Amino acid sequence: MSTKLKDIAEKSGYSITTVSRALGGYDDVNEQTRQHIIGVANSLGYEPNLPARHLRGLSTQTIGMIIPANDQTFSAHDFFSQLLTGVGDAASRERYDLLISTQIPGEEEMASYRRMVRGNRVDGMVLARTRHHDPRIAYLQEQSHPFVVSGRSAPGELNDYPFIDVDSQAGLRILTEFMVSLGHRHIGLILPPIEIAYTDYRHDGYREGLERGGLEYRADYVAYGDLLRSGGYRGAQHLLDTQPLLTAIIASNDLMALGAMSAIQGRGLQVGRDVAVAGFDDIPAAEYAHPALTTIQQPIYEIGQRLVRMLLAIIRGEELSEAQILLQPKLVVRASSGSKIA
Amino acid sequence: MSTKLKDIAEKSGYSITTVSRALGGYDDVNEQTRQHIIGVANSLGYEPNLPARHLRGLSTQTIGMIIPANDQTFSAHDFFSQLLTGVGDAASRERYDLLISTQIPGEEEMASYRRMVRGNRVDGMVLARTRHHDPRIAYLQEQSHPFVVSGRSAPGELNDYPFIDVDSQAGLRILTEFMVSLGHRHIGLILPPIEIAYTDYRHDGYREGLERGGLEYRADYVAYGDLLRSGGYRGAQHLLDTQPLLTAIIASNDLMALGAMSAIQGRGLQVGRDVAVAGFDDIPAAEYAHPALTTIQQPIYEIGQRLVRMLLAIIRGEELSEAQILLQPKLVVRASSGSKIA
DNA sequence: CTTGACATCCGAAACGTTTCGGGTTAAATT
DNA sequence: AATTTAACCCGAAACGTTTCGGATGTCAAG
Repeated sequence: MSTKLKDIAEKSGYSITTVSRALGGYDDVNEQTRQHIIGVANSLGYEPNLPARHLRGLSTQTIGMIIPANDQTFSAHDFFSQLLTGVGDAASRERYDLLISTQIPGEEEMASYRRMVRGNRVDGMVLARTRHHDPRIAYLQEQSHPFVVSGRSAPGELNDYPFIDVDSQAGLRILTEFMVSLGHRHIGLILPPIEIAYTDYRHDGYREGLERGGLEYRADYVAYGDLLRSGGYRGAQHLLDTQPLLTAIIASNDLMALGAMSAIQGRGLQVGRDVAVAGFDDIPAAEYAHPALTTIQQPIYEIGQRLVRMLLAIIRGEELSEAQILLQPKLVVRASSGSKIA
Repeated sequence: MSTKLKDIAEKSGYSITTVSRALGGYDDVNEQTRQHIIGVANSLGYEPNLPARHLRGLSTQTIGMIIPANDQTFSAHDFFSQLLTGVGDAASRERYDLLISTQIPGEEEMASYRRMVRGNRVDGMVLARTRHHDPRIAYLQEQSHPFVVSGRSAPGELNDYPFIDVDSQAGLRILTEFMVSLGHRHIGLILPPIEIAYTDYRHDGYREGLERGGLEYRADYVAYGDLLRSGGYRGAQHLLDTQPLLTAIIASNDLMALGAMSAIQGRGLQVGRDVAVAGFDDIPAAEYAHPALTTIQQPIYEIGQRLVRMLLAIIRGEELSEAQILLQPKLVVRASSGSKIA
């Protein structure tokens, strides 16, 4: 079938050991011999069999990432697309490949993690979208397998692992205060499912913003959605149905904000005039939306790149200068939040 | 370290062979024994070592894909992002993982292919963006390794492999005729680099469209770009600098069309009124652009899914009902092409 | 002439799995 | 009672590589 060390050994007249060492760049093989062996290897089109290598426990030069396929397909413009791009670019720069599995969270998902980790297919893993008491983190810690996380644990839980996160509590506080400063007194909120770790941070940030703005928190101004467009649509429908006083809606991510905009527009209302809308993430679609979306910017692509650099450092056993990075968010004002109202 | 068959064998009192066969679902092991072994395996958290399996030549349940990292990073909204999403979703549905390597075309790139194929890391490969006399196709055919391609070979070259492509010659003919029908008499074209296989199809389609519209083909109305926004920007700058008569520019893909729009707007001209613009692909950003982009729609996501289904059929040794699929393109008219002119 | 150092090479074991070709026992058949 | 059959089990080889622990030969130093 494929050429293997044995073939090169036979053709060159040396032993398998010597061929392996010659190709491996060891210095206890004569330079002439090495050249000869390399010549034979090239002429036969030799390519090492990686499973055999990995069986010996060597590096796979591969980073694993499991993408939650929520229900439907993962949308082409969302958070993960961008994160993946950052991770992929940084990985390729270091000659690492990416092993990707898209999985619906649940039983199957952990099996995917086990396959990658225990199955010895990857040197390290990138996790995203931390959940409450995240079993994936527990598993990887227990296995002491290198990993990095996009997003820290929920408030009150242990954060004893390397992560990069954006201070979304600050983000939501800023957004809420901004809405208050525009004159809004009744501000709705669409949160992600409660099992997502950052839900609490965003919830708290919203409360803080209201408080600083001198407004009262009302639980019935808060809806929950599935982080997709559809969830934002339904969340906004619900809020608009039950809370006629609302003049602003903040969604926990851009995709839901876009869904909320559809809901508002579907009722014949105008986004930015009748109801102000804001999101979180600043995905590319935010800029191109009609009207363009006011949002909190997260440097998702850069986070992906930095995560890979952290992960590779861990894999190589280097010390991390910063293992837990909390980035400050930035408000991006566009048309969807409208202008100051009475 | 990790639990292996040997551990289960020792703990359960059976041999490695029997454990393997019990777990593998063979019918020559007593049902009670099997249950007992499965119990022990679970209690030890057993996960098979995949390299060891693959070394025996078994399926890797993995599909490989190499993404050309043009120069810079691959943009988050482009063709590949969508294709990847389609491929990923379809693969996960069949419990296949994806091994992705982003590479700059050239020497390194072929090494990546060899690593995946000869290195025995994937069961099959998905190629995209065919080039002239594509060495990747030659290699995979020679290795008789399962693969499918998004995009057929250039005109005149052999197409003896499974692919899905959109009839881009027809696409460009339609676009060009559409521009003519709007009254344009001087229509510029921005083509991809000549090594890309579909460049000739699009070039020919443009010529056909001109001919049917009764216009003469002029080589100096044609510019080339790198398929990125920047290439479209430069291509449009060049055309506008040298050909003041132009009232329309067709770009070979949406990303370049968006770049061309920036160039036009940068000169204080209005897209759709002063210069009509059209693209090709209908990526999500096309719809959200200002003005929204007139383009030819390619069902990229679906193509990704169908490619995976074809590839898995090949891997399983099934007969393909259709191995070479040519889809008909669809014109999507939006604001960037403006309205009828004098 | 012996010893040691050095350069160069190699045999064999190991990694964890699957699978071929049996083996053993007990029940069923002659 | 002898033979066949079926059910269940297992030893050992194989996959292709890396690497430990030498082996061999040459040459300079003692």
